[in-house]
Amino acid sequence: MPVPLYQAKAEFFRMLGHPVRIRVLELLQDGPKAVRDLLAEIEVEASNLSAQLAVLRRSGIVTATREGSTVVYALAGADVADLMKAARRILTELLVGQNELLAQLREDSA
Amino acid sequence: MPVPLYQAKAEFFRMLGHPVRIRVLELLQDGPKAVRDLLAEIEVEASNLSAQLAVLRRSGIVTATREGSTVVYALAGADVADLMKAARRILTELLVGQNELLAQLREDSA
DNA sequence: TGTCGAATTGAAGAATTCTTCAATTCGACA
DNA sequence: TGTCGAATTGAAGAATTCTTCAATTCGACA
Repeated sequence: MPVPLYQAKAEFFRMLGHPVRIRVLELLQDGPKAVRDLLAEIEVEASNLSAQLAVLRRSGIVTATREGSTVVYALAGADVADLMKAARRILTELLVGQNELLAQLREDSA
Repeated sequence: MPVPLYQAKAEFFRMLGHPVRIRVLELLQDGPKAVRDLLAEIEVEASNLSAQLAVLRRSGIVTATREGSTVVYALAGADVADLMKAARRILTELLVGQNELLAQLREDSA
């Protein structure tokens, strides 16, 4: 399986690149959650959520276990929180940068 | 601009979700680089690279400055390396997990 | 000014990903 | 067994992203 590393990385990030999937991962950081609970917190159709959960499952970042009539999802690895934290840091930087830019634009046009 | 945070996060990750863009960010971690140099290291058409650089520029994660007849790109923020490191850690975990799974499958069928 | 190389852009088709609907699976429970 | 709720799947069209080509911009330099 000679998948180059940068390709695997790109797929990994693409897997994160969807609002519903992000929300699921964030919710799961507080611990395992049943699909029904996820559904209650995220405004999305059940079938759509299922599709997004399938993407997460396929990548291996979450696990699903059936408990009676419901299915419970959990983060597979521990470090997801770290990643999200790093992302948040950069994102904050970027947004601040953009705000400064916007501020400059406003000055220029004033 | 009421872009919800999880939406901004998703866009951020989607921006990272392309092999060429990943390679560019990795190369830029060693310092600023001219487009020509990037082009020499990444097997891709000039116009395609330009398109991917445009995506990175639009997101604000890199800056471009013209120097004479060439254009030099650099990382805009400092924390990108951290992010990549966190991603690498998770990715390693995931890949190891998958290998274990594969090993199990092999045992089962043997 | 004219021309060259470096890089970018616009346009268009190809490829991928999303969303939604209907149908299906699976366990619980009567 | 029959039925219900929870969740998933397959299929199909919509939307987005990629790739490639031709054309354009921009500075350097003759």
